[in-house]
Amino acid sequence: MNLPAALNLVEPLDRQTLGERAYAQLADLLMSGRLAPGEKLSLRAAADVLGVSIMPVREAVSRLVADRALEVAPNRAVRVPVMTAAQFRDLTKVRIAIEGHAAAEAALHRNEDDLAAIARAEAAMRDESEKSKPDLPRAVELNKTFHFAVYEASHSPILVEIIRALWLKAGPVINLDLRANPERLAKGDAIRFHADVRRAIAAREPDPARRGVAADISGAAEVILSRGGLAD
Amino acid sequence: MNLPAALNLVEPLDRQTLGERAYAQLADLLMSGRLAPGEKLSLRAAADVLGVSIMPVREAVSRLVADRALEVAPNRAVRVPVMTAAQFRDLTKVRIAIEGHAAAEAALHRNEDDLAAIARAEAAMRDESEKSKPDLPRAVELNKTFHFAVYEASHSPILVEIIRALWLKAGPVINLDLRANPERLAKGDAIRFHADVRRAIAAREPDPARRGVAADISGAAEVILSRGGLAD
DNA sequence: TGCCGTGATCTGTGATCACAGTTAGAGTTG
DNA sequence: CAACTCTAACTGTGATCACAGATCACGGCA
Repeated sequence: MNLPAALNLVEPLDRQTLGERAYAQLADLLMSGRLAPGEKLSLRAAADVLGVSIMPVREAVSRLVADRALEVAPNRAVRVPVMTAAQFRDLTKVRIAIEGHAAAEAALHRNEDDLAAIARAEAAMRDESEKSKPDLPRAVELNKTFHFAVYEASHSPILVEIIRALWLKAGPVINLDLRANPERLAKGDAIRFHADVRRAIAAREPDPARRGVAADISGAAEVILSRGGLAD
Repeated sequence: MNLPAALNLVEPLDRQTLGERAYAQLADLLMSGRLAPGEKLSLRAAADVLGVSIMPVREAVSRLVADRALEVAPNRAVRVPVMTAAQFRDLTKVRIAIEGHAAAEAALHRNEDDLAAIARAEAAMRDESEKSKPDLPRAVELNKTFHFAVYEASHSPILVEIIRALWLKAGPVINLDLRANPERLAKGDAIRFHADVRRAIAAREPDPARRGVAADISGAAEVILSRGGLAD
């Protein structure tokens, strides 16, 4: 081991296997809502698009199936699960409990770097949504960045991982709806809640942080539920 | 479809694919602590034991890797992750928060059937652990049964699923330790906490239920941490 | 005797083939 | 013109083969 030690630091910790990359791509598709609930996904077609054989896609899909982000129907058809209103309510309740808890933990354990990252993410999203013609996909991405900046500040990798899995499930429903009805973005609810959350975390106040995140989540959920586009 | 309709009800909802069965077997091995942290797992060897080709094992393993219940080292070796003390503390904190929350929800939403299942599970574990020579693997299984009877009473499938994933991570550490040092079982801490939890849920008192589960989890965790067998 | 190079044998990853089951569409029949 | 049937083209699942990289033990050199 007489190599320049600096190289060891640059070395990426995650193995760049094809299956990993396929997983990342599919997960991003789900989180950003570019895959609609009920949409079918062919392994071979996906493999064609990604330019690999079906093997890496199979691995990625089986991971997503394990997380219930995809499901394979008894007819052997892989698709994005269609969520009933009851399931969506359950998911929302769990998200409020867990993401709210993460925000509270963030308020307790955040350091200055976390705070800077959260402020940066909040500013970026505010700027984008105050534009006269906001870039919707970008806004979705910035929203994700803000939320996870908060959750990362809890310094609990396990919590962050759980929330990631929740977003995988919620993404198709929420962001698909947002794409269809972008007016909520202009209403500025999210922007206000984000500011509340940032302030609470800066002030080390766990309960207001929890409430801010809860309001953000339930606000978006209520819009979707009131639209009545969900099954059952 | 002129078959006896009753058969459709018996039909298991989960497709009985070989990969599914391999996953179930490996998951059970992990939860019950029969796979120790750091232990390596060869795909081909496992496939041999299960009597199938490596394909179903690959699917099962990639699911477990997605849940962080297994990890593939940069050397391409699949093994049970070795947990540092810090990681175990994080896991314990998250478990207390989430499983405590589930118990509180159970107190609010349980029905009589849930209550009966919880009481049955509690009695079974109490009987087993009060024996002069308790069957350890059976006690581990009964402990799991009791906890999940509680969590199921929350009537939140998503919450239960998350907790399952947490147990997959905690199983190797906790149950391996229990196998090595069974005296804690005789001490009866768990038995007492279980009774507290059952009573609280029966009385529809969320906070005592949460505290009971939290005490159970942190009690077991402290024993393990004080033993000092964890890395770092 | 101690150390280093080297090859056989493992590892997981990826591709390809085989198969049973489903689906959809074309062709035919009523 | 509508409905039914049958076939052809899909679907995921499983097995097998090929490959690059890591590990480890054996043998040769210092």
